[in-house]
Amino acid sequence: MAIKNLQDLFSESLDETQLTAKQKAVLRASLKLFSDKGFDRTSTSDIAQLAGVSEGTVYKQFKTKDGILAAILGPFVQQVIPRAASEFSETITATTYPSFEEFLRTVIKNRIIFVIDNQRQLRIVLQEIITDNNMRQTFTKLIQELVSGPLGQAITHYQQAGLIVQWPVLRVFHYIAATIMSYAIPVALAGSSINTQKATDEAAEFLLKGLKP
Amino acid sequence: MAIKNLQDLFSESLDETQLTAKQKAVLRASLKLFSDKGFDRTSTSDIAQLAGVSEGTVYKQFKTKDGILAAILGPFVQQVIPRAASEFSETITATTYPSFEEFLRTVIKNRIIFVIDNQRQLRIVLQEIITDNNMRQTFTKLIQELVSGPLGQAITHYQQAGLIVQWPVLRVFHYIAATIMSYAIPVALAGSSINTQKATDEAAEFLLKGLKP
Amino acid sequence: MAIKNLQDLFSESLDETQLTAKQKAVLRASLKLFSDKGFDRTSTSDIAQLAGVSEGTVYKQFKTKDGILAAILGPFVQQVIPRAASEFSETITATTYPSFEEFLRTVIKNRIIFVIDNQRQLRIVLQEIITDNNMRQTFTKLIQELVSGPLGQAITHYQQAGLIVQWPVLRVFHYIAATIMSYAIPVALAGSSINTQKATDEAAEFLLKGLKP
Amino acid sequence: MAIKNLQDLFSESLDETQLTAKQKAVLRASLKLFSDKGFDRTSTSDIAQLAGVSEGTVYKQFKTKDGILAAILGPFVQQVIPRAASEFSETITATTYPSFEEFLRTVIKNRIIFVIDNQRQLRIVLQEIITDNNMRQTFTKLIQELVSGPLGQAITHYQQAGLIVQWPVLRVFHYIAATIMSYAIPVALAGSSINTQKATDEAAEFLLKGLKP
DNA sequence: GATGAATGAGGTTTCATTCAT
DNA sequence: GATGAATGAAACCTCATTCAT
Repeated sequence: MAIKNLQDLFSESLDETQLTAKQKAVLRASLKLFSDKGFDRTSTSDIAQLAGVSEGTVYKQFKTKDGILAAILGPFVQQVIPRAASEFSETITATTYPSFEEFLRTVIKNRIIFVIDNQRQLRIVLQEIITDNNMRQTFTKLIQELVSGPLGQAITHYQQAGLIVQWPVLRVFHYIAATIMSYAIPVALAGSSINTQKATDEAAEFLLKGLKP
Repeated sequence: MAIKNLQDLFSESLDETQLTAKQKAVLRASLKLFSDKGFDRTSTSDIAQLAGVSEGTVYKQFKTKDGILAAILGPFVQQVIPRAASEFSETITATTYPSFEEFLRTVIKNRIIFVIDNQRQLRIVLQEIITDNNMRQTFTKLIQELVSGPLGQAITHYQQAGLIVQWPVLRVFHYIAATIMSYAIPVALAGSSINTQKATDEAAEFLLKGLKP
Repeated sequence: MAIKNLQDLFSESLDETQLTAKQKAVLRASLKLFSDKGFDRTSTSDIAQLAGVSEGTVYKQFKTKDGILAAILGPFVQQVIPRAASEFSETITATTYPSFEEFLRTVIKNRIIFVIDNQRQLRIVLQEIITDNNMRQTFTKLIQELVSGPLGQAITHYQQAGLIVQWPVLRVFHYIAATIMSYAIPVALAGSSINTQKATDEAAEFLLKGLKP
Repeated sequence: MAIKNLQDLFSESLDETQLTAKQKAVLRASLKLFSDKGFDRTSTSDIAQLAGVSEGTVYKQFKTKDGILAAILGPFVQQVIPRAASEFSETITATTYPSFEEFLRTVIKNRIIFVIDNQRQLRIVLQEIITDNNMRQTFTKLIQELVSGPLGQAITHYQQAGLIVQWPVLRVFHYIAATIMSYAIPVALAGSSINTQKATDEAAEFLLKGLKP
């Protein structure tokens, strides 16, 4: 049945430093298998085998198979999504980036690096979003918060400064997200490598033109 | 294990008109369940129950659970993907669309309508692309053919006419695809409704600006 | 569960001349499949397919799968086993064969020809004897009757005439049967061909020596 | 589908001492059921019930139903058939048995004892030989090797010593085998008891006469 | 008489989970 | 903490049999 909602994930909050070597091996094996074959097509015995531990050990720390998923996705959404929010918050409150281009480049680059660093987690999240209603709702809400929160404020800021076109914030956000995804998806799905700087330059160039007032 | 490759799907080629009412019900139920809960989380007894038939009936026509998936996805890739190709071919060979804008609008509109009409199939295909290596490879190849074929020629055509910027064809394609997807994905995933005309206008407006020479 | 006992077979007593062409095809297909793959590994749909009829037709004449087995084995035991008995009866009552050698040659030849003509049926019977308790008992009884009946009388006759050794009738019977089987089994199991006359000569030569007084 | 060939059996080579009590119970129950009702008429739930374990346990050690068959027949062919070969080898190379009668008695006795000890396994093998093509071929080859190998040499030896008749080796072998089987088959099929010494005496007496030069 | 779609009981197999050692 | 044998529910699938056409 997989995860109920992201709130549950937060509550797990397992301290990775408390895990034994074997338990970490279980997490590592699960990450690989879940992202390669999918959560449902991975058996706990697959995990035990790849991790080089007994089946019992798999269940020692993580009470259920869902628990493993939570332990993998927990840190991911817990540490990374908030980081995105605060990152945007800073950009606007501190007005660190006076020009829209600089802001755009930072956002694009960060997101591309993030995707590269979290390919496997992303693939697992993607699976769950498609198959799990709760997961879908949670992520929808998360994006809404992002748009109505820090990122939305940033966009509004640049619009008021006359630096970008006066379309609804959500529309602008969609285009930025889609353009980044056009670079990120091949990486996430096929695991192909990418030149981060070149990708950033290209995406920024296109978006600057497309969003010019 | 799910589908091996799209070639297999073609060979299935089951004539839907030959199916009995109950077998069609099986297909309908499977489409709903696979797209809602995912292939792996749907049991054949779920399907039988929703279709109002016995489990035996599920297996009478579609020898395996994978066979049902093939029967659903077969017509989808068989009839629709080629249609997309021929659609682009015609646009360019007949130079039916003298202006890039008109071309763009047609492409965008067609794709959005396609997504709306095939939400469930798309979600299933998406699942498989994420979890199934063969499916992933097949689709990668398919896109390559599209870009190096009719659609690529169309883009080149407009570039030579000086109507769009001189970026590599693949890059231009990515932006068009990504922009369309920014409208299509919410529909496909959340099943939200959409104003096709408005979406087409907006996407065309953004792309025209972004791809201006 | 297969056949209950041979008495049931007799009661079937279906007149082969009453069968339609399709029903005969069912019997022919069943004979081949049962003897090749075994009764349990043959499905009624296998039979229908090989016979070129619908599954319904298979059940029109033969109410159950066991019914088909009965229809195949019925004539076999019904017509052939009794024939064996009467054959022996005649040999002794009519004293058609004054010499033991002539008697032996006739018996051996007849049995070998019988095996060649009924390879498939024999294989099916053999299967059932091994797996079915009732079948086993029935055949044990049948042999006992044969030995205590006509064949036993024949052996006794030749013993009293001083033509063969004075061992118990059952023991003599066993050796004769075993020697014949040493030629019959390869034929029945592997379907290998055989020179009937040569086999008869050899078997008779060995048995005459072995059973000499 | 049952076993592919005897080579596969050898490779199984599961160390019976490594099996847990429950797994041995599974093997014991399977041996009884397969030999009583036949492989195909025995369900894995039958086995679990008789063994007093869960169905899952049946599959823990023996991955498939065929795997159980292999685990039963493996040791049988692995340990016993070679023993037969070496037994004959010794008789001739060491010329332990100067008289043909002594040789014959040893062979007969050993085979009868073997049959008594392995009734159930033999019945299972018999089933497979009748229904499974590969099993049939494997056993045919095995017998050919026996005849062209140690046993054939022994027979030739006694022929050259003028102790038995000058018939082809295969023919002599057939008569010996058939005579032994005339005692073994009732035991194997009906499970009837037998006086080994008496049977040996009788069989030897008959064969000595029948094979006298 | 013939068809073949439909049934459902039951077979084989998988797998998340538990627990004694 | 770690093991792996054991469990049993539930998954996928087969097949003898029925019945409306």
